[in-house]
Amino acid sequence: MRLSSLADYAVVMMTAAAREGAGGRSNATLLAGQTGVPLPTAQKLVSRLASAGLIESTRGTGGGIRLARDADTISLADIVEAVDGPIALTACVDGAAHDCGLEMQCRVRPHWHVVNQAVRAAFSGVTLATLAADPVESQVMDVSPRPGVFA
Amino acid sequence: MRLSSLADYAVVMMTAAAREGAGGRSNATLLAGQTGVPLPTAQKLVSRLASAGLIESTRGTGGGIRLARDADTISLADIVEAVDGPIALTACVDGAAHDCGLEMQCRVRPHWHVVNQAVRAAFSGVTLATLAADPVESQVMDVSPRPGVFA
DNA sequence: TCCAATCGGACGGATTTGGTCCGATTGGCA
DNA sequence: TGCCAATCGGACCAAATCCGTCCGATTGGA
Ligand code: SF4
Ligand code: SF4
Repeated sequence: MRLSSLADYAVVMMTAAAREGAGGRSNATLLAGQTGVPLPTAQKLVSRLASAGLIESTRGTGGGIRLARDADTISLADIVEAVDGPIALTACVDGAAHDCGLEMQCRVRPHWHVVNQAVRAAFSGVTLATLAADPVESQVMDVSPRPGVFA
Repeated sequence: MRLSSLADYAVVMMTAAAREGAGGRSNATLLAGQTGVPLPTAQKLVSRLASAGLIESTRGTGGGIRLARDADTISLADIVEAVDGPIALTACVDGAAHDCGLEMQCRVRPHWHVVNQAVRAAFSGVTLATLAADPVESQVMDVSPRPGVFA
């Protein structure tokens, strides 16, 4: 239950890029210096984020990267899925690749779908704009199940 | 963002064990046959679950395993943490092992704590008794953030 | 026309994970 | 009371994935 460090670094870099403001260009080298991520790793992340459509990259001298959308329309789920692939707790929840031998007789499979939606909701509820906002209010997101739904 | 297959299998086995009822003994071989998990893997899971205190194991002929607590007091989080270790999305959230070089200047670290609590809540809200209940009501657990908390 | 800067993808080493095996221990039975 | 069979417990090894690094392709400017 730990997301890859690549995805973690991607979030850090996207947060740094969001601080540049709308349309503010940056590049992999600059972001690496600001965040502390190793430069080669930062380059790789830029590639993946660009191919996922989260940032727009421009080649050549004076090029760089730029957020493809506004910061408040990019969620944590978008970033994580761009790097780590789809958020699927188990193999059966993932749409593709039905390669679980137990899938036929497994009786807990339907329940995983519920949990998977819950964690995805937790990731989708946080936008990049919230992350970029520096004053960390000690707000606690209450995502516990409503009393009674599980009766 | 995918939990290990060991943890997945552990949940399946625990669910099968819970169906035996309170005090109903079983063993690794029987559970492997019921669930389809390879027998050696099932044995390993029994070891981990026993050392975590979720099941009580008895050696010798006619021995076996038994749920240590009632099914409604064991949550998904307990099972997953017993096999996969603590639920910590990032290295800095984990209590031990502060081995992230960016930890000093990282500005998104506090936010991860919030998300981590959210996913842990999603796992803690599902009990083993719920999983063992077979009729899968198409209930949807609403764990989206309360409107307004993120203003 | 040449050059410098930047993204893009391919390669290799390393850590973790999953699977398998055999030994230690205990209760039952003759 | 001694032996045996059944079961858990932990150690070992192969495979896969992941991380980090390097070099080539592409573009704009001087
Ligand atoms: S079918 Fe069952 S064992 Fe297979 S991935 Fe889904 S929950 Fe896990
Ligand atoms: S300190 Fe920042 S980079 Fe390091 S693990 Fe925490 S969130 Fe990730």
